Parts: sequence; C-alpha cells; structure tokens
Amino acid sequence: MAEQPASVAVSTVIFGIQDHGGTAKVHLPLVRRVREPHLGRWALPGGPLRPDESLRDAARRNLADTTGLDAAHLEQLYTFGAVDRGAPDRVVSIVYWALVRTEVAATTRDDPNVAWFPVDALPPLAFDHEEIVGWAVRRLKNKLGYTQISHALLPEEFTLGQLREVHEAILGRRLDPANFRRRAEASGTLTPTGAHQAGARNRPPALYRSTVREELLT
Amino acid sequence: MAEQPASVAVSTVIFGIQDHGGTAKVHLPLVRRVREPHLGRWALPGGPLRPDESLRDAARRNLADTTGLDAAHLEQLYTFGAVDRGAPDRVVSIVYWALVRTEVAATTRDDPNVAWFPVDALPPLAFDHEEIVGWAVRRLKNKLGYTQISHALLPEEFTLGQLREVHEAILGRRLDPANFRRRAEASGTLTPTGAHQAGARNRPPALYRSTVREELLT
DNA sequence: ACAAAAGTGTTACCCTTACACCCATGC
DNA sequence: GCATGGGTGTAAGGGTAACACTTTTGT
Repeated sequence: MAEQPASVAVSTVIFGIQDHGGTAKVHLPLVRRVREPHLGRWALPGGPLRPDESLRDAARRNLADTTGLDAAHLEQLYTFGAVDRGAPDRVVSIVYWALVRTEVAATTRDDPNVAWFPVDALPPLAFDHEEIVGWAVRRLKNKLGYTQISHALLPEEFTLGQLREVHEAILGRRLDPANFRRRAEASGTLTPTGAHQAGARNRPPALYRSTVREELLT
Repeated sequence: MAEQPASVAVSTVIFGIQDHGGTAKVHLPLVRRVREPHLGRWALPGGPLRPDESLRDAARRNLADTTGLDAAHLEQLYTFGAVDRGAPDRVVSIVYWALVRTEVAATTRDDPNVAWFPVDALPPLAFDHEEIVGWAVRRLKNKLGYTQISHALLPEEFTLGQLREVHEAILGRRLDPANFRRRAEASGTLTPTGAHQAGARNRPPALYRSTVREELLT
C-alpha cells in the first residue's frame, strides 16, 4: 500500500435488449447515486478496485452487485483518467462493457436505485459517464460488423429474425432479411437445433444455437 | 491523496521504422532497468502517473524522457492490472502506443540504457511487457487495414514505394505495388507535391504529402 | 383467401487480386 | 542496352445489396 496521486476504480457499461413499444431496443442499467458528488444522479455501476481482484473480476462484480446478473460477454473498453473528472479526488476509471442475454436481463433484482434506460433516451448522467457510454455504444456498433458478438444478447436458442432485430436495434436501421440470413449462415457460427418456433401467425422460423467461442470475439 | 490498493503507472510502446540489413523493419525503443525488480532487464518506457498530468501527457512524457522524441501518433492501447504482474506492490499500468517518424527516430538521444530493437527479435523483457508488446503489434497491424496510420511513420514527404515498404514491414509480407498504389490513391488522403525524388537508379518516383487528420485515426 | 414473416433465387455492382505491360532513369 | 522500380491497364473472382418470388403458418 502506497500513498498515491490517484485512486483506481472500475466501472461497467452493461448492454441488454429490451422491448420498447413493440420493437427491440438497446438498454442499459444505471445506478442512482446515494452520495455526493452528483447525489441523486444516475451513474454507471462501478466502484473502487479491491486489492485482491483482477480488473475483470471487478467489472463482473459491478454487474452482480447492481443487477444480480451474469454477463455473456465482458471486455475492457477504455481507461478514463483526466485530471478533473468531477470528483474531489483524482480517480482513474478502467471501464468494461458487458452484454447480458435478454431473458437474463428481465430478471434484474429489484432495487429502487437501479433502472434500465434505452441508450437513445438516457437521463443526465454523473461525472463523464455520458462520454463513456458514447464510447461503449460506438464499440458495440463496430464489433457487430466483424464478430458474432450479437449472439451474446440472445437466449441460447434463437431465430434469425430475432438476431436480425438485435442488429437493427444496435445499428438503428432496417436490414434486408434475405441478405442477413445468408451472412449469418456464411459465418459458420450457427447450428440449427432442428426445432421450429411455433405460435406466430406466420411460417414457423427455425431455431439456431450459437457456436462462437468467447475467445474469438476479441 | 488516499491510501490505495494499487498504484497507477503509464507505459508506452513506441514504434518506428528503421533499416535492418537493407529492408525496413519495425523497431521499438526499450529501457534497461536500473532498479530491482528485474534489474538489468529491458522494459517499456514508463513510470508512475503524476497528480497533475493526464494519462496521455504521461505517455508523451515517457516518450520525451527516454528518447527525446515527439510522436506523430499517440493512442491508448489497454490497461493491464492483474493482481501479480511481477512487482512487489500492485501496479495498474495504462499502456499507450506511439508512432514516430523515421527521420525523427534516427535522432534518438544517446543513452546507454536506451536502445532500439526489431520487434521480431526482442530481448527478454521485464514484467509482462512481452504480452503488452504483443497487444500493441496486433493493434498496429489491424489499424493499418482501416486507417491511414502508416503515414505517421514516414517523413512529411514520401513516395508510394516508401509507404508500401512500411506496410510490408508491419504485415511481414510483400504487397503488389500496382494494387497498393490504387488503394492509397483511392483513400483520398494523399496529395502529390509535384516534386519527384531523384537519385535512384530508376524512374524517379513522385513525392506525396499526407492529408489525414489525427482525429480521424480512431 | 389473406396477411405476414420465413426462406430461396437472381442479378448488378464494387472491390480486391493477379498479372501483363509500358515508362523513365542510372549505369 | 539493360536492370530496376515507377506507373497504367485489364480481366477474373468474391462478396454485398437490391429485389422478385415461393413457402408455411394463423386467422
């Protein structure tokens, strides 16, 4: 333990898909601050790094502490360490971003100081957290293009229509179903379960299971 | 100032192109450690973050202190903070990576404890610095593909042949000169100066100047 | 029958790659 | 003239985007 010019914190931007007026939208959970500074404002889950935990473990702990959830994907985003970030003492924040599956996100532990917001309609945030969320959203959009990261937002089994909805929610535009299907199939990361999803008032779509390895998403 | 479980350091991976047996190769400067632990080993330039400097400023200071050089490109790479990274106390290292221009790299201040090494023939490094260099090299290769970052390794004016040599050095394979030229021209980031480089025993190549904005390289 | 989404087929277009070929200079 | 890299032309192949069309369900 040494006297330091800056303390180390870890925060996490958590993304999940939720229904918002009939269409899937990207949401994220925020925590209402119960201390100064920025008391009462919404902020990203986070807190000081503990001496015996890795950065990644700290991020996972943020997730568990605030939502009780488990991440399907977790990855370092960026480190923010400007001299004045809105706190009285200097804090260097290592920020992670996480993806949780839809059905998991729905089971968020009840807490009056935790709530999910659509990323395109966030309340004013504490510190420099709006900038941080901006970085995370950009990264999410980018990674969508060259990895199969979107699978981590869906349940174990899903239809190509659901997968496409996720992409449309993140990119903010409609995608051609035919071309999307071919792309998805060509990725070689989907295996049909053989089952079909009944119930809709149209042709029952095939169910798929993702076969991507977490290690390949870097 | 608070009692902390971890101290904050900033290190920088600096890349420059140098001639190595007739062909251009990617090099980086290392510093010989003059203190325990890992006394005598080569390490990345770096040191503790000062209270009144930004992370980026600290990285720039690493560069100036060890080589006396100025970076044409400087960007955050990743933050390494495992519990045991080879130092007695816990250190969280925010690592930056930098590109310096060839003619600048040649003017490195003389210092027996600083030397440039080809990235494909590094000595054993201190701490987890080999892993860090690996990350930086990967990032450099990637960014080469979708930005004009390579311009930052060359002088203000350069030929397409030189630019191609840089790419070949980084990718480790030969590129088709014809296709490389078209790609470079199509990027819209090069303006011919009108001058040609005389002296070679072949047709004098046209000189170009880069018009990329540093902000667009993210 | 009809609507609505699943799923297949087809075509135009662009970008990349490979490679043939000409140009200008030093020796 | 000849070697050497600079610079232009061209054609094949692969991937993407646009869109027509068929299939299968619920109502």
